[in-house]
Amino acid sequence: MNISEFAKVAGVSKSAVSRYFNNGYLSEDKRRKIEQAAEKTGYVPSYNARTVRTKVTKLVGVILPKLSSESISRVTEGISEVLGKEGFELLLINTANDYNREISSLELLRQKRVDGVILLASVFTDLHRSVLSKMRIPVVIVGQQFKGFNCVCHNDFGAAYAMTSLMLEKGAQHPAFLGANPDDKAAGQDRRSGFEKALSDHGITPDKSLVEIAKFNMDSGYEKAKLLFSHNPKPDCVFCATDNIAAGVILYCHENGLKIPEDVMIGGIGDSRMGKVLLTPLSSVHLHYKTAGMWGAKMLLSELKEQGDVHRILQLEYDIVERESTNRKI
Amino acid sequence: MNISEFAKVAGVSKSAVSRYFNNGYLSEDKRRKIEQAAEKTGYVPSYNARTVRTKVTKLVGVILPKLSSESISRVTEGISEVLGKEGFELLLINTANDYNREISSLELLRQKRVDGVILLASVFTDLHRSVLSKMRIPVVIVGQQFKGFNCVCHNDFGAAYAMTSLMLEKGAQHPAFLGANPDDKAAGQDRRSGFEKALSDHGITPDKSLVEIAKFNMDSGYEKAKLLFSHNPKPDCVFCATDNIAAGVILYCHENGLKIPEDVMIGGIGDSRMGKVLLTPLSSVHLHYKTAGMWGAKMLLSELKEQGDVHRILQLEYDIVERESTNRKI
DNA sequence: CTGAAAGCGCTAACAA
DNA sequence: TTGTTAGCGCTTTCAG
Repeated sequence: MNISEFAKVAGVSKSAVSRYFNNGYLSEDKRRKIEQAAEKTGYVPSYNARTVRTKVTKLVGVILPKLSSESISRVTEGISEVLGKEGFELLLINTANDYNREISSLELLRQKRVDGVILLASVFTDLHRSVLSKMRIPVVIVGQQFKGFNCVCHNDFGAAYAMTSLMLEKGAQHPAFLGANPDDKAAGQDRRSGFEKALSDHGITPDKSLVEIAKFNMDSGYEKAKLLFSHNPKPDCVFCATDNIAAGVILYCHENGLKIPEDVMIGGIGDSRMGKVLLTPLSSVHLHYKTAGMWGAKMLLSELKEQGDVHRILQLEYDIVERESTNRKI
Repeated sequence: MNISEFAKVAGVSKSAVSRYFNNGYLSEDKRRKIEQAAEKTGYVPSYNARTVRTKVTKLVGVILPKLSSESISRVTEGISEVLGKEGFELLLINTANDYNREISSLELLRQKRVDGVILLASVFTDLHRSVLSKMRIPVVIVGQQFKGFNCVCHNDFGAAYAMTSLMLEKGAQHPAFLGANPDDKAAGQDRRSGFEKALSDHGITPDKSLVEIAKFNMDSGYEKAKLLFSHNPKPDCVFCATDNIAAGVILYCHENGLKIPEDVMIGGIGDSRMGKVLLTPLSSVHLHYKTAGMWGAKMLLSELKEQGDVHRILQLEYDIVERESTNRKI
């Protein structure tokens, strides 16, 4: 049923119907008539037709690398909270860690499907730059810092530096690094740089054989732990780029008789909820994910109001959370 | 820029442009012209305008109760895999466990925004029934069984029965139940019924004071565990409606000197990834979430082809996963 | 307050 | 193969 048919059923004009659904001038009489007809027929105006006319979608696209991540859901929560208040809906797109889908999703959203985009970014390629600069709608990037775009990010370097330093100051001599994809600037590079800076600041030469790169999950952390601990001398602390990776390391240690924190200390990043119920409760670094989402949304709103040509970068700080896995007496 | 302006720039007719973007008949010459112009101007046809004409969105709405859940992301993965192959995009809507938002999201999708809807359902109210039956697009419900609608669900009763029986057969005498929202038929009621049936089949009279209802998270499980263990005699096994709740109970036990499984056995449902790295690795029941998503998608596709008037219900089975938390010698 | 009419950007006959 | 043209369902002037 379309507006004309519905108007006939209700016994009013098309215009009256349109006004009813858009809070325009309308007599009580017609309002009632339309209300009843809508109740009976279940008529709802077509979103697409409306959008063609008004050019307003009241939709914001949010591109996510995955769903089951606590950090991502916290960011999204923040976005939703801010944008919801302004009457926006979210169009969530899950790329399942496939960077090509990130590009194609951006292409998708370019077709005026949404008023703006928030990209929970992972890696940044030339293709990203090219597509991002072609977008004619405002874009905000959360979780990474891409030169030339509006970003909200975390202090990944500082977080890694702090966690590593904590373990070094408790006496670790052979620190290992279990990192993430180096194409991922925030979680891959910055966290590694933070680790390395902490080592050099504490007068320790990095041992290249105590460095492994894992995928963003527990099983991968477990596998890489095997490699790390087959080394001689064994590492006496492992800094993991994420809590999930750390969970895998903890499992490995328990299965192989390595005592935490006596034989080896473990540190993660992200302060995920499971940290405190792990085989050994995990020391980690809390990043303010929800706040990042909220700021990302606020940034987008301001761009939506008037698209500025000055790009802003907002970096959020972190908090150390110490638990059993680094609880070694000095 | 719209199609007319763009056609002028490219030096061709509107129709040629339309054909270019829809793989219609077109000479190589024009194809090249348009390609170049598109490259230069960044023109992309408007999705909404197209949809008004074609009435096809190639979008499926997926309504989720929350994002950070492993089970939900697995279901979504299954949906995405099947629907992606058919060229559909997913419009994910996160209701954040707010049942009102579930209703309003359905209303939203009624405006012809999508071709069909998959609802990862929670509770079922009269309002749900009313809105769901007003939808003019196909709907499939995953995770619950709502009479009169197409559903894919799990054998929640059987899973709870099996897990409880396992613990009873290992000698538990005072089984406690830590359940979920009873308005949630699958996770709330069915799992409780399964627990109770197992008790009666093993000749045990349920002790009402050994029953608590938690929220779907660890912290709530922890809080409720306090109540359960303040009882006398203490429960010697706790069946938890979800793994997250069970994780909270495990934490409580560790903090309060209760040995698992010697003093108390713990069982969960869902087989979440963290189960094996918990303070005590958790016995659980694997439910086939991804498969459920795939079947939900297939059901929707068949409805999209021709809307049948016979509703189908598909129930998936489960697998027991035994770990340390119930590893008591008989 | 109301209705007629123009037109949003696009697609799909249709006739060439 | 092409371009012209008539809508898709809606909103929004504009003149009453």
